[in-house]
Amino acid sequence: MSTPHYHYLQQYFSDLIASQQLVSGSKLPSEREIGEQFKLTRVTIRQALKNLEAEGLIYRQNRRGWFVSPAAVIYHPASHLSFNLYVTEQGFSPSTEKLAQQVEPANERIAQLMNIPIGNPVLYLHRRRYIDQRPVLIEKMYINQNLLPGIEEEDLTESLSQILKRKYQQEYRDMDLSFKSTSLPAHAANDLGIAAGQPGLQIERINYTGHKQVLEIDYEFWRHDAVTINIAIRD
Amino acid sequence: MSTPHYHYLQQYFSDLIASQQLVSGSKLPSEREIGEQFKLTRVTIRQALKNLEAEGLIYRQNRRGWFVSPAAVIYHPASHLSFNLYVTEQGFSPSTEKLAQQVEPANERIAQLMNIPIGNPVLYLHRRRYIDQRPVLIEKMYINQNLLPGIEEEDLTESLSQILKRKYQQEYRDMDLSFKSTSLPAHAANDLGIAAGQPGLQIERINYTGHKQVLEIDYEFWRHDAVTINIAIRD
DNA sequence: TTGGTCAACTGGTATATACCAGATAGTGTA
DNA sequence: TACACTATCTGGTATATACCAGTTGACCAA
Repeated sequence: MSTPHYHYLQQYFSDLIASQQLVSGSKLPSEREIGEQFKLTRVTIRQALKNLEAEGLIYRQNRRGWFVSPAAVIYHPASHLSFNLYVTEQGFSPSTEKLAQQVEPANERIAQLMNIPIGNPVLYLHRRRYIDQRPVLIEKMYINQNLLPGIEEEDLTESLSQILKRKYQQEYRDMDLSFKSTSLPAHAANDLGIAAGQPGLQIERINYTGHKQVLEIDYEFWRHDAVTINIAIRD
Repeated sequence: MSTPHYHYLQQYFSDLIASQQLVSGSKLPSEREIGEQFKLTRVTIRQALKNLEAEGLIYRQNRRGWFVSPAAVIYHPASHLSFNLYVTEQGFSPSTEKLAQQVEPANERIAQLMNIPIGNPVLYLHRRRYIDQRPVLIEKMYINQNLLPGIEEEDLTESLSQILKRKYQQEYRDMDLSFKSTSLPAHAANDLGIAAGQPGLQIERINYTGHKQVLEIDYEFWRHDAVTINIAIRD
């Protein structure tokens, strides 16, 4: 058993995808069908499929099947472009769904960053964002209401950066970013409609105004295969 | 079967680690021992262990066992600190091993970036870097010899940024970074002594001189649990 | 003390099988 | 036509078992 069976399977599907015989979004045969074709058990087949998933080539929809992953979108945080804009520019179709919106008391971390007393109200916003109808990103953000009075009356499925510009004459300026490759926490996996424990990318972003005040704290949970991050550092 | 068995196991070990009853680096019981204790088969146990691995809490060494992951090091590319420096500052012990060093003809991409003819010599350097004796990072770099004559005679397990400063009075300045959460390619997994197909973080970095010339192109392959990336964007 | 052999232990790969639970599409009824 | 039901398909979870292939440590011989 010099090269394991699942390795052949991986190569097989990898080649099909590379040669465009299986294109983005198309469905793979069911695990049982593959098993019949290759005379392998589901355990072995799932090993191959999970590896391909880790590579980012395929993904699953719960009890619907395995599908070829679309190309990853390139996220360029330093450009200050909105999600809608950079997704559109790269030839995909973005959409946003608001899952929750409420005014909440600030916890310790939020309060400290925003330089407000613990328990003071902040606007919590919970959104799901799609690329070509595929949910790829869960966002949980805490917005500094003091700097943006009346923000809660806006349509918060819209791009925040556009609301900022239009209503408050503000723009994103400085930001602190933190990236971690890890599995998705249960709540995020659930919101994305995928099994918990699957690989993901977590981003924490702190947005500042031009006056070094914290405008917004953003926790993002991405499908790991949906995004590549590019950053240019210029001193 | 509202909550699956592997979920209990995950929680069990997750709690042990959180409460420091299992500390960084310590070995978990063998899969068969766990199976006896919890009356579960290895398939179920491995599902739990793989999920914990995806979370970054544990990792495996081929046929040696499962171990608790050390805390991730924080990599702050924009700070221009060397690997040795930031790892040391965070209380870990770094080391570097040179796996290969050779002069190679530039391929198309390298040549274009460095603005030299295709096939012109570049210095290829292949290193493995450790944190507390654990291999965490494979580096494959292409160095622009034209800008750094005699670089190949240096001790290339040393920090490159220090060599640059000492011998060439150069410093890292601008850089382009690209991050992708994906599984490790076979060559990198092999160099890290882990099974292929495990989750990882790939970084591509292009370093420029103060005069916008490409000094070095760097491909990094990290264990995904070994690193968190922080970046401050200041306009 | 050194070095080699080997048994025991570890995770890695694989078969065969079973049942659960969500998704889907077709059927039949009101 | 509208809708509820249902058979079937899908992946999700799990048991039991087997053998392979590095790792390790104990033991023995030089």
